[in-house]
Amino acid sequence: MSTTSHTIAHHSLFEEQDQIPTQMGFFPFPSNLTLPPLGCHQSSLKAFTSITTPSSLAISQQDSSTSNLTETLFHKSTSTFGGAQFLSLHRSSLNPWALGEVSDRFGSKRSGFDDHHHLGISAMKMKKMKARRKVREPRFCFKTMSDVDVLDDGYKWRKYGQKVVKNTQHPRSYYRCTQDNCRVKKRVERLAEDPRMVITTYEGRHVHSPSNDLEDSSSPSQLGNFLW
DNA sequence: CGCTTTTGACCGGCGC
DNA sequence: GCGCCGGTCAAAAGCG
Repeated sequence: MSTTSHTIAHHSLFEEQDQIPTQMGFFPFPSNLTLPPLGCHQSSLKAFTSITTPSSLAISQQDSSTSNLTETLFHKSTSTFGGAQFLSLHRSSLNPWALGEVSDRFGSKRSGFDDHHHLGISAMKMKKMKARRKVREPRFCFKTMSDVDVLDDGYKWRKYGQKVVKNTQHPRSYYRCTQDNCRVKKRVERLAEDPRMVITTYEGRHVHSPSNDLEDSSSPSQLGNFLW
């Protein structure tokens, strides 16, 4: 039973009233935008939707071969370089869906389609994530509707641990990139409230290209680097 | 034989 | 200080 036939439709994102989406669309994957592996190969990306707000941007995409549905949340920030203004996007570094599950105890969300309401990340929740303790490697996570836990992202991983986390029935798995000198880690777990969803969290930055064949690690896309 | 996975031990941060 | 909890280690098992 594969979770195919998913139209990427508008999600009831952003619950805060000051974050009303200014755009909502359904676009083909643009060739000028290079996204690093989001649980599927870039070449097989079928389509994505994006929803932008003044502070954030959510991208949904679908892998055409596996039909996996992936949602990624970015945070906008602007900076100025020599008078010009630049917009940069940063991925959500923590697990907003898991946090949403926590705040679910307060009986907050009733956003209708339970398929997608997990994406409802609010500014308040983001503030909660501000509670950083140590400088860590850059992290981001995304969720994918998929039957398989470990999504093929082009890199080679070795499992080094598995843990059951509190209040969840599904274990969390820990992986490390097998390339030596590359210390990228990722962990994979299933969303407790919706086991169809896989949450993948990456930590760190690859010092090489996907291990497949091409060993030219020297020319990654600048934009990809920017987002990564 | 070389690699990966499994799995309990260990460890460090944090709250009480 | 103690216990909980998430993350990691590493020995042993599994696998091709």
